[in-house]
Order: sequence, then structure tokens, then C-alpha cells
Amino acid sequence: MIEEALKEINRGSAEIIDNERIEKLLQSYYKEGKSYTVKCGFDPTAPDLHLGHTVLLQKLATFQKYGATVLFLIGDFTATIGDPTGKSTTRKVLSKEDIVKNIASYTTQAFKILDESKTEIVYNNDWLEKLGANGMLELASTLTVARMLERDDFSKRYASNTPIAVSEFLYPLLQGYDSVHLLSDVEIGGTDQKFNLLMGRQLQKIYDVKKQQAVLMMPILEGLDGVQKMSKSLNNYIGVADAPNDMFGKVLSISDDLMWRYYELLSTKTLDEITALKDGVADGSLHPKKVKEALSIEIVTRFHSEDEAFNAKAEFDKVHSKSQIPTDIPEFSIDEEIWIAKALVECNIEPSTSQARRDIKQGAVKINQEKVHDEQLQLSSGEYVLQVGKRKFAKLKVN
RNA sequence: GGUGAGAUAGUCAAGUGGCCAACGACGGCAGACUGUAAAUCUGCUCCCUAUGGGUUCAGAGGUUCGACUCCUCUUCUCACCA
Repeated sequence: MIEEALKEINRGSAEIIDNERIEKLLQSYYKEGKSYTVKCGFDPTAPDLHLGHTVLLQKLATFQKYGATVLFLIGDFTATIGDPTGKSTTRKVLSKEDIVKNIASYTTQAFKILDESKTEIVYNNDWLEKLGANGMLELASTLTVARMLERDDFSKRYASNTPIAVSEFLYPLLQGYDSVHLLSDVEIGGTDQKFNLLMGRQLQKIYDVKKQQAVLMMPILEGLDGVQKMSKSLNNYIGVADAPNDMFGKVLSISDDLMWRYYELLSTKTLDEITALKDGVADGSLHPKKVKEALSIEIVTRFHSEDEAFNAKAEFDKVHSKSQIPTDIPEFSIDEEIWIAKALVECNIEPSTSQARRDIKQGAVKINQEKVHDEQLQLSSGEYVLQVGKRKFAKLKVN
């Protein structure tokens, strides 16, 4: 039992510091029923979660399954400083109102994965505000500047003459102090958080709270391109709030290699089940597409519902496998005869008439499933289904 | 504060008087192939009903028949020194 728990906890992790301690925690849970705490900090800056964020949430859910109470820490105090991690410039500071708004949407999304009854939401403003100048000084005296500058992003910024605000030095300290206050047994975070996570361990020792948290780091999830990390700004993300059809299509569009990575980090299947799937694909008894579909359905089900997941699959098959027209497509209407290129622009499926002409020339444009060859074509009154490439559809009614 | 270098399309990056709507790479879109993809091959990638026209190379002026390329100023970035 403990062995299995450890295996699932280790799954997909990039690095674990003090795995023995995790094992001990599990032992005391299974033998004496003693719960333990897993801390994970969330920065209330990004209200739109994507699957990259859920990797951590799912690891927390795994811990819950094996007896942990999750301390869902909202960094409302630290957000006013701005986490310098991975940033090459000083970050702008959030307003109180923004933070409150972000937290609300954050937690509703998070509880699609986490067990609410085993989660405690804590705000570090509650204790950090009370720390006061004395406490702050005491905290700051635990660390030297040289040690601080060891941090990769700080040393790079320092070396390249990019400004570092002194308050940014305090961020790791405060995050570490959270662990002192909460007496956390384990803290998890992304690999980019290593310095901050270890700070918690160190401070727990300095403040002599009789325990040192284990640290588990999760890798950064690759985006749809399979290379760069999933992020909104790179537009390679699958949003937790994406519509079922989009979500399904996006998962299905990843490469076969990347699929295993997603299985490891995002699926709730056990490692043995995943190995079985892998073997099946390797010996040809399972089709990779089927395996990928199963993953898509699992993910859509998690964030929407099983029904919607199967509908999304049906819809996808209809459009792509049988190349039929999707069920829901945007409709437009226009009052007079219109030139095809202009019509495509009007329907928002082409950015400009120039682009529309090029696509017509290449045979990418279809009307009612028929390829358009004449770029001068005029659409007289009637109803048309316009299509550009495989994905973009619009219904147009000409009066 | 001083000195030097630079600012070119989504990004990187060529071009140093006409051959420039601007090489190339990446990204993106499309076509073929497929399993939906990935890989591969091909085409396209400023706008405009177009064998033509318009607006672009940080901004404002100037030189010239002609400027992304030369000159002046402005703004901003970067490097080195203090």
C-alpha cells in the first residue's frame, strides 16, 4: 500500500528532496491514521488556468488520496511584491481588488480537481502582515546577499544590469516563512520554484520548528507544440475553461510522443495501466489514435462531463473523419450580392481579401463542400456554408 | 555623467543610393500524404476586385530624378567606462 502510494506520488516528478520523509509520513498515516499537510502556493495573478497549472493540482489530489490535507496557500501578501521567478524584469504589483477577483475564479476551477473536504485555503496575508518590522528584520538576517545572488535569475539580472528591487529579495524569504508558520510537511511546486521551496526547508530549520518539509518539484508541462512550456502567451495551451469541442480537438492534436507525457502528468490512470497502453501500442494491438482519444475523453470529462466528452468525440469524428460540416457554426447574413473574398472576410474566417484570394487559388476554400476555383465568384441570394481549410466554417445567408 | 553601437514585417535577421514589398530562418496558414496528428514534400505569408494601385524598414525634417540605405534633430534600446 505504502509502496503504491509512493510510486504514484513520485510519478512524473522532476525532483524530490527528502523522499524518506514522505515515506515516513505515509507510514504514520497508514499505521496510526495520522494526517499530514502538503503546502502549495498559488499566486493570484492568472485567473485562467490551463492544463499546465493542473499538473500541480493533480499531484495535490494524489496526496489527498493518500491521506494528506492540502494547504492551498493564496499568496495574497506576496503577490503585492511579485514573484521574481523566471522574470527578467521587475514585475508590476497587483491591486487588492484584482487579487480578490482572481482568487474566486481560481478556487472554483481548482476544486474540479481537488477534494474540497481535504483542502484548507489559507492566505499568507493573515500572518505575514502581523510579522511587523522586527519579524521582517529577523527573517531577513537569516540570509546573506551572496546566497541570494546564487539564484539563477537574480544573478543573471544582476550581471546584465537589469534592476532588482530589494523587495524581490524578500519574496523567497516570505514564501519560506509561510512554511514555518504552517508547519507544512511537504511542499510542492514547479521546478522553477526550487530555490523558493528549499528556502522553506532552510527556514524551518533556522526557526527550529522540529520538522523540515520534503520538497516535490513537478516539471513544466509542454504545450501543444511539444517543445515550449504551455502558456497563454505562446498560444499553445489547453484552457481549463475551453469548450468541450475545442478541448477535445486540442488534446487529440498533440503528437503521439507528447501523448505519453500528458498521460503521465495529467491522467488519473495508474502507472501500470499506462504501461499496459504503451505496450499495446508498441505491439500493434492498440491504435495510438484510440489511446489518444481515451485521454481526450478523460480530460474533457474532468472539466465538463462525460456526456459532453462523448458529444465532442462524435462531433470531431463527424467533421474530421467524415469531413462533414460541424453542428454549431457561426451564422452571418448580408443584404446584397457579395464577392466571395469579401464574404469570407465578413464572416471572420479570413483576415483580408488578399489572404482570401490566396487561399482560393490554393483550393482551400469550399462552398457547401465544393471547392471554389473562381476567385471572382459572386454570391447571389441563398444560403451558403463557407469553409476555409479544415477548421474554419461559417454559414452565410445572402438576401 | 562619459564613450561607442543599434532601432527593418508575428519573432530573429539580411540589405549599406535604383535590380526592394524588402534574402534567409523560425513561427503561422493552406495543399498532398495520414490516424486528427507528428514526420515529410509543395505553395503562400502588408493592404486593395489586382498582370495594376496604395502604404511600409523607430519618429520628424533634409539632400537626390530616385532613399531601408546619405545628412540633421528627436525618442527609445544596448554595450563599455565612471
